[in-house]
Amino acid sequence: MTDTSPPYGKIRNIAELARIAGVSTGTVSRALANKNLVNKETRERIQALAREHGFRPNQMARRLRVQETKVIGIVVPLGHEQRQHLSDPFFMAILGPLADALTESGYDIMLSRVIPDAEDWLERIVDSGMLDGVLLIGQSNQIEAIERVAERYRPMVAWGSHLGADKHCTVGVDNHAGGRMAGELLIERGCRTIGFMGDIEPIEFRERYRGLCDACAAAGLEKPAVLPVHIASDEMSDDIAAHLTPLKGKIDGIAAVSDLVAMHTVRALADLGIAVPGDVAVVGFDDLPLAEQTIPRLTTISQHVPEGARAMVKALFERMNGIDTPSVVMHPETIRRDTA
Amino acid sequence: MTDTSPPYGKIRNIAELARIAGVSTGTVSRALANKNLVNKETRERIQALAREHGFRPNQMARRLRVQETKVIGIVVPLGHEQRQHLSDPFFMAILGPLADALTESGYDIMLSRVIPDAEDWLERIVDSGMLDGVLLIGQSNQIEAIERVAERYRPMVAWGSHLGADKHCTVGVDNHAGGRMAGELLIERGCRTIGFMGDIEPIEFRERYRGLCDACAAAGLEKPAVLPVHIASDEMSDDIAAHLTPLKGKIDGIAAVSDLVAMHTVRALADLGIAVPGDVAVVGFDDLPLAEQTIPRLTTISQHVPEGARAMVKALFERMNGIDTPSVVMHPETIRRDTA
DNA sequence: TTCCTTTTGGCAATCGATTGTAAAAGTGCT
DNA sequence: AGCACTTTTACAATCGATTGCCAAAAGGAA
Repeated sequence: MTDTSPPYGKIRNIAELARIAGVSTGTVSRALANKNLVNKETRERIQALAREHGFRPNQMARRLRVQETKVIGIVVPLGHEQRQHLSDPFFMAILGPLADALTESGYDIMLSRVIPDAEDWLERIVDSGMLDGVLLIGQSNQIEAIERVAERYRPMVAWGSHLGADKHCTVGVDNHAGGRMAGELLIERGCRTIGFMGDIEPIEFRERYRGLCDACAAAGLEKPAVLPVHIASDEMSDDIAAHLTPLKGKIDGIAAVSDLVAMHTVRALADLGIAVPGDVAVVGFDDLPLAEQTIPRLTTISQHVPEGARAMVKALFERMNGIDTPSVVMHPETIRRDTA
Repeated sequence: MTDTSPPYGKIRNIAELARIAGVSTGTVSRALANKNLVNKETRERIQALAREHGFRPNQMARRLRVQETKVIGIVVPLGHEQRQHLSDPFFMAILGPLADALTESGYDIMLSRVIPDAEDWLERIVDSGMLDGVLLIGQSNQIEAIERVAERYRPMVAWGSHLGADKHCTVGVDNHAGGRMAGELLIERGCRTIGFMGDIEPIEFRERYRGLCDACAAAGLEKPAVLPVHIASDEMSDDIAAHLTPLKGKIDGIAAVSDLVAMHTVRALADLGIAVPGDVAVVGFDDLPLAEQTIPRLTTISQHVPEGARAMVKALFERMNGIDTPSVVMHPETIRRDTA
């Protein structure tokens, strides 16, 4: 006579558990879900049995059936600068609060870093059937793809600029205003010849530059020079040093495209023996945690990243409930510290 | 007469596509998977049809069927210090390379930050049926749970110390050697009274402290004082300042438990008007990207995080193929920069 | 006892793809 | 035309759980 009962810890599915419990799979399912359609005694007996055998229902099957995954995708599209990766400080700064907010609401996170080579990269993500919603960190140069998908896929929110005709929901800071504020701060500090340190290809960055230009124009100053730098941090240092050397004595204020660039700029200036903010004032952008930790502390324009993250999650949840939340634009804030 | 053919973009599953293509679902499945069991012409016709309608097979269903998810879980157990969260710089530093390595191999990443309240938190993760493998970032105080699961679940690799009798596979740096190297560096720099800034509750940290003690003993110095600090960054600053103020002039070297702590320490010393490394030398631990980016640049003991990440992924893949890779312990390296 | 209401639990369809098996269609050869 | 053999496609089971519907059992009232 063979013993057909599976040994402990070998229960593979609800049907086997049902068999050793002497009930049907339906009953087991309901019992494990703690539904009171099944008798309290039976329910507890089944639960005890499951615990004893270390049985846990297969989530893949459950999710296929209920058509709900409890997973949110966080995707980082890397269009214009492929070498940038997940260790980018801005991304790090926003991921923390996002993860906290999502985890607290019982959602898991699926992380993707996508190089948009295939035309349909975003479709592939949203139509995979794996996600209840999608958060995009940055729009890169993929506005078109995002708009196309947003037309029919509602639970998606992107971090970045709100660009007038958007079909898609964005959460982001008013980059133009931020750029202007950076300019106004430098001007208030007495700067007369201002440079913009950073790339202006990405749209957010260009906005910041435009704001800076407006501030300068309003004060009757010349249009600031653009000093482009690479995003990868090893090249960045060299780029910045290369820009700064010939400019020594000819410039007295720098608005940086990000805190990271500002930091490298401050160091490069120090290496050249230029006093900050005495000879040259520097203002960053982002207000990442590290802006407070450098010596000197970085003066910067805050994007209020943690609030932004919370706003993204809030908007996403509303959209998942069928409410078409509008985009939100956050107001930047000038944070005065030691470099301007 | 009603037109039952679905409008463009409304194809929900393989069956509908099969219907409009006039073939069976099996054929469609094989056609989309580009198997040559189906005629090249039919195959291309079906693929074109799918593209036209923007149809993409449901991944949940596929994964349920093939019993392979192409998803790796990256989980951060937060046992001893619950307030620490995903924005922890060490975690972020390792996440980047991990994500790169996994993405390149066609795996998606599921991110979980777990507070191990329930006894079976890890079982719940590995038995969910959602993951092909698991990477643990840190062991926290959960060695017991990890060992228990490792006994029967092979595709799992943890970052952290290898502790002799482990059932589970770890990848991590030799913390004792690292601590010793930090001590030797400070001693070489002429320090005579050394403090250890940081908590020694987590086992990795305690090892670093022991290594430091050994170095001091070997040089005939007194046992370094432990100056515990909280991990949450707002409290950390206050803790450090509180330790440092009464120690002014009584200490000439500090080994910090991590780069983050070292950074705050340097900052606090600057606020107290103490010169680094002139009056007090500081050495960090980790060699995160930020160690290079702070001003001044941090002297530190490198854990070689990117290499570690690659080693974890390599070990995981081998274990997923049934090979029981042993743990790997990496060798730390002294990185001399500006603070010691 | 009979009829009616309420619990309890089983049956079977369903979610959407994959794949082994077998049948149908096609090709070549005599 | 007939037969052997290969290519192409259909059929149906399967992955593992959920849930609407219905029937059996139990309890209550007259």
